[in-house]
Amino acid sequence: MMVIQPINYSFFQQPTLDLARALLGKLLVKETELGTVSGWIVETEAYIGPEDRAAHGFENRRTKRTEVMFGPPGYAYTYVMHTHCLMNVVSGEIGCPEAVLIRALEPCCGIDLMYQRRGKEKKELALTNGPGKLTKSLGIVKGDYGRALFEYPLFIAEGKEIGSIAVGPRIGIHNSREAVHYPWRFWVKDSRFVSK
DNA sequence: TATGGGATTGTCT
DNA sequence: GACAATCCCATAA
Repeated sequence: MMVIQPINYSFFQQPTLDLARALLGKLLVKETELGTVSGWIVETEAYIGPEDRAAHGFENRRTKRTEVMFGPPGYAYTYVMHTHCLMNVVSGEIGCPEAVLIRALEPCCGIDLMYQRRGKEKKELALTNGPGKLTKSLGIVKGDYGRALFEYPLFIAEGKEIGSIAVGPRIGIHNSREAVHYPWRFWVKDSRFVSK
C-alpha cells in the first residue's frame, strides 16, 4: 500500500508567485474519521497583501481573520464566503500577509467520499472544479484555520508531473480596481478540472 | 448592537 | 447572464 507523506517544510519558503506555480501538480490531502481524500492541484491564485486591493490583507490590514497570513508560510488560511469555505496556503515571510488560494483539483483518492459529501448525483467534474467545491469534497472547514500543511491530517504532498502552465487574471474580484488585471492566476493548461 | 459586503455556487431565464 | 441563498466578519456607533 502506498503511503502518502507530507512535503518538506522548505517547500513553502519561496516567493508567493513562485509557490503558486509550484503548487500545481502537488497533492492536497485531508484525512478524517471517514477516510482520506486527496486531489492534484490544477488551479491557484496568489494574493499579496500590502499592494493587492483584492487581498484581505490589503495595506497590511491585520485582524483576527487575517492574522494567520502574518505568520510563517505553510499554514492553512480558511474563511467562509457566503455559504462556502475557501482554502489558502499561507506564504511569504513572517509579517507579510500573502497567501495562495486553491481554486481547483483533479480528484485522486477517496472519490466515493467526495460524492458522499457533495451529492451522489453530481458529475465528477463538479466535485472539485471550484474553490468552494473542493473544500466540501475534502471535508475542509473553517476549523482547519491555522493548521500546518506539512503535517497530518491536512497537508500538501508530492504529486505528478504537469504540462504547461497557463497564466491569467484572477476570478471573482471585480470590485478591486487595478488589482482586477494582475496576472496572478495559474492553472494546468490542459486540465479538464479547472474552474469556470 | 446594527449594518454592509464578499477570493461562491446553483438555479432559473 | 442575473440573482438568491445564507453567514461570517470588519466597521461604526
